[in-house]
Amino acid sequence: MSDQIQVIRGMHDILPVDMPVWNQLEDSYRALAESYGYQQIRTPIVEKTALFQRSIGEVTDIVEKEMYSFLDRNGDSLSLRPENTASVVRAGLEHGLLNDQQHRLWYCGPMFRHERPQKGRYRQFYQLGAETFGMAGADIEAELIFLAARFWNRLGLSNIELQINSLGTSECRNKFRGVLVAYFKDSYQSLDEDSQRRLESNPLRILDSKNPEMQTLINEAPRLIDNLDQRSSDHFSELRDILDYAGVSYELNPRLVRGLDYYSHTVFEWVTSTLGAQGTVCAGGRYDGLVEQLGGRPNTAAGFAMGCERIIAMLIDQNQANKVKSCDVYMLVRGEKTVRVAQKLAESLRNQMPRLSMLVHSGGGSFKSQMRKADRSGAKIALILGESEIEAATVSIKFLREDSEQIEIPQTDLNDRLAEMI
RNA sequence: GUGGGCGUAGCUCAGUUGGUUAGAGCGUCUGGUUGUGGCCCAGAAGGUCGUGGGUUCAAAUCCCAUCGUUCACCCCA
Repeated sequence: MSDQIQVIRGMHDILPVDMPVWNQLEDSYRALAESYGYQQIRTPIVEKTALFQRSIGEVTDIVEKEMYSFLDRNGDSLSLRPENTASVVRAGLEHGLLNDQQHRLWYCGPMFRHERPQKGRYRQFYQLGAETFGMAGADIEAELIFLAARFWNRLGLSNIELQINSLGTSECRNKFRGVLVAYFKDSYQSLDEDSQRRLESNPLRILDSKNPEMQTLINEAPRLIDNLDQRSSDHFSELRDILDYAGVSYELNPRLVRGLDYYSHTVFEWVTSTLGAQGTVCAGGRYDGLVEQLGGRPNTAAGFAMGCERIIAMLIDQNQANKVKSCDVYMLVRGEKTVRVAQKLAESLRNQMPRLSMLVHSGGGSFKSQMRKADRSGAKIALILGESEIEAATVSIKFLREDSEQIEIPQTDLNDRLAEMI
């Protein structure tokens, strides 16, 4: 064992037993996104490092210490994508999709961050997401929220709460940053070590601190939402009005701050208290400045990303996860010479019944152990094909889940009989 | 990057104050008279006790290191 090569730390194999719930999640999301008129987009897993430096922000933790970056054979610095928004914008610009056009897009795929793994946090993890372009109104933010809410509903999940906040324009965010720094500098001695550090790098994040000793100080801190300019404030009230009108409940969290630099105006998070420390299951907001920042003409944008592993953990906890499904039919083949006849028969059945799921088993062993396997496979019906059946051009049929007699029918009738049974 | 818990069979775990050839359940495979299953019974395969050092007459057990895992901080989906 010790000299075997193992998976990379923080990365995981998804085994056959795990696949049903993954398919459940992805199929359900695809159908939902398409029902809202969203179109799928796929971008490469590797991008130029500069793309993420320019979009996510040079001084964020993601870019500073979590990216899988490397030089390719040409000496270019490339990175495994830590998130998908930057790539979608890049692709949109590159193919001329963002010139005053409106788009609703969705995506699905793996992302990579070199963090210390823990529950709900992995080095390769999957996200489902949506990005919209060219729509400036709060109604598109509401639509993204409706879509996510419907997703939880379809998956049968509960205990997920919506939190919203507004960061305003980048101008009022910068102004607020000054106000906040001034406030915390007055109480510098009361700040914990992390917050003292963040005062320089990302003061807004101090508001996010979980340290209980900091809570009073944070609660009394100036609020971003009280420092919005008129336009930002109007935009945010519009969103709240829409949500109230639609009857979507939410919590206004003035301390909600996103870690990525490109957000502006609305930010939202769907959180759960049931997953431990990594309780954010979906997060997003508006990022109007990003298109221009990446070299395009100014264009508005909003989107979100959801963490698949976290949602799957909830599906399992709440007993909503799909289980492995077995084949309907187990064809049990006796004797070496019958294998080719059995396969030919199986192929002909598949021609006539495209939706038939059938496993053909021709292993050795006693009849009894083969029968046991057939039963444990979970199939409903066993088809038995041995030398006596071949000679008579028949097939024996047995229902596995109930007490019933075995019946022997001509091979030519098999198609019709199976159609009745399945 | 920091701190705590944990590494014994494919899985879940026993293993008593260090003491002979390392255990169970589940799973897998094979049988229980040649072609009949789910239950039951019997048997088998499968582990250099994560790895490397050290202490000792003797280490799965004690010590150190290392790797992995897990939870939290941090960060974020």
